[in-house]
Amino acid sequence: MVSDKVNTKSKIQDVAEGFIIKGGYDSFSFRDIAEAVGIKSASVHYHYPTKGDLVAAVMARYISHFSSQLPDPLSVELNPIEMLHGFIDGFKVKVVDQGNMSLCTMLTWNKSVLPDVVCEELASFYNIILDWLIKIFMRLDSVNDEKAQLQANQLFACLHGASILAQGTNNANCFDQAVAYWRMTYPLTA
Amino acid sequence: MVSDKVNTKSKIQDVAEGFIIKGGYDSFSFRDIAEAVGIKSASVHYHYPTKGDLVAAVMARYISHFSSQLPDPLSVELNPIEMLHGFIDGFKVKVVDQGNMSLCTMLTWNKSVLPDVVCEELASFYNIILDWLIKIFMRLDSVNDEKAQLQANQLFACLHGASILAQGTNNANCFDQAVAYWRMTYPLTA
DNA sequence: TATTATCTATCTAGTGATAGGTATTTTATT
DNA sequence: AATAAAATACCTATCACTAGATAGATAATA
Repeated sequence: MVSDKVNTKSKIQDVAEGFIIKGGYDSFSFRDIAEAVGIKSASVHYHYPTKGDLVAAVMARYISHFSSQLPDPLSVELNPIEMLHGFIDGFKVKVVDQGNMSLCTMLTWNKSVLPDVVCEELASFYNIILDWLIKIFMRLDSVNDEKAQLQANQLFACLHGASILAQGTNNANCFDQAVAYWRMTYPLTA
Repeated sequence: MVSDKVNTKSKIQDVAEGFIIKGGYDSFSFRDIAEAVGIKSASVHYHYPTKGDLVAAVMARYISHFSSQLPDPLSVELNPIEMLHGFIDGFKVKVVDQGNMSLCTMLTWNKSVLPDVVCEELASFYNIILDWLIKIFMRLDSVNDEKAQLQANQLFACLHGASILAQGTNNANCFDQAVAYWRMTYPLTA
């Protein structure tokens, strides 16, 4: 059945995404995935010939899902401050509450062994987020493009660094401290 | 000879450190190290029975070296602003100019497969740096301990995030942008 | 002689990947 | 509608290779 095929494919992607988030590209094998899905490793190869193909598919799905979930930064009905806080809080949920890293953050660490396609998708993902943040900051401060770009880079770097710090020190408190500047500079109840 | 032993041991550590910096814990094997050093893999096991032992040794050496290179943050002869810039610039040299990540940053990504000893050393490393930064910020702003801690977390997170951003986007400019706030807030020529 | 540092040779377990077979379901042809 | 052909999704079995690790021999040093 066609629907079975689709289910298996997405199951494989689900499982692979879980593995990548927890330990990166090298942390799982085709057999690990097969076992979790309930098929044999050869069947995983049937759907995704190489590991690179599999990771590329997972990446593409993740980016597309992530992008579609980002609210329109230019929508007049949406409050840019609330969107900013939503972005920060979303990051925190993943990193602190669920103890995971962003899929793309994890894969950035494995760039040297990833297929070129995946590396390009990685770069495009980062740029999607930066562009979104730039639009938010343009609305928040009504500043020029350059300063908004600066702020976007700073916030994004801060969030990633906060993740490492929280993981490295085993201290979730580090995350909030590292992010405090942005929460204070753009308070929710303005 | 004793000196031979020492040389081989430190050579092994040198090579291992290089591998970790470039690709993390999973990116190299005992055979890779043996080849680079010019011995056989069994001889690497002689010096460091397990991979965990080897990485623990590399970590310990790195932390000790890093700590001893940090200037005394409380020395009255040293300018805290210059020390801060030195810290930031040192980070940039590694990440942007040499294209590497900090050893500990890399290993944080492999925490799930690392021996507990290494994880503890990781946490201690982060705390050493945070403590150092806290002392610097205490001198810079003469503020209370809490605010200095906040700033230390923020700068440290910023630096790590800037590294990821620079690597992920293949755009070295991101690093400077992400770090710009700190360079402007504490300018060298005050 | 004992210790140190290295070697050769090998083990077990795991890796990504492929060949070839088998049902099952779709599609095309009669 | 019945049948042939083809595509789909899985399987078993296996390949070549690499991983970390160990046993036991050997040479050099103390």
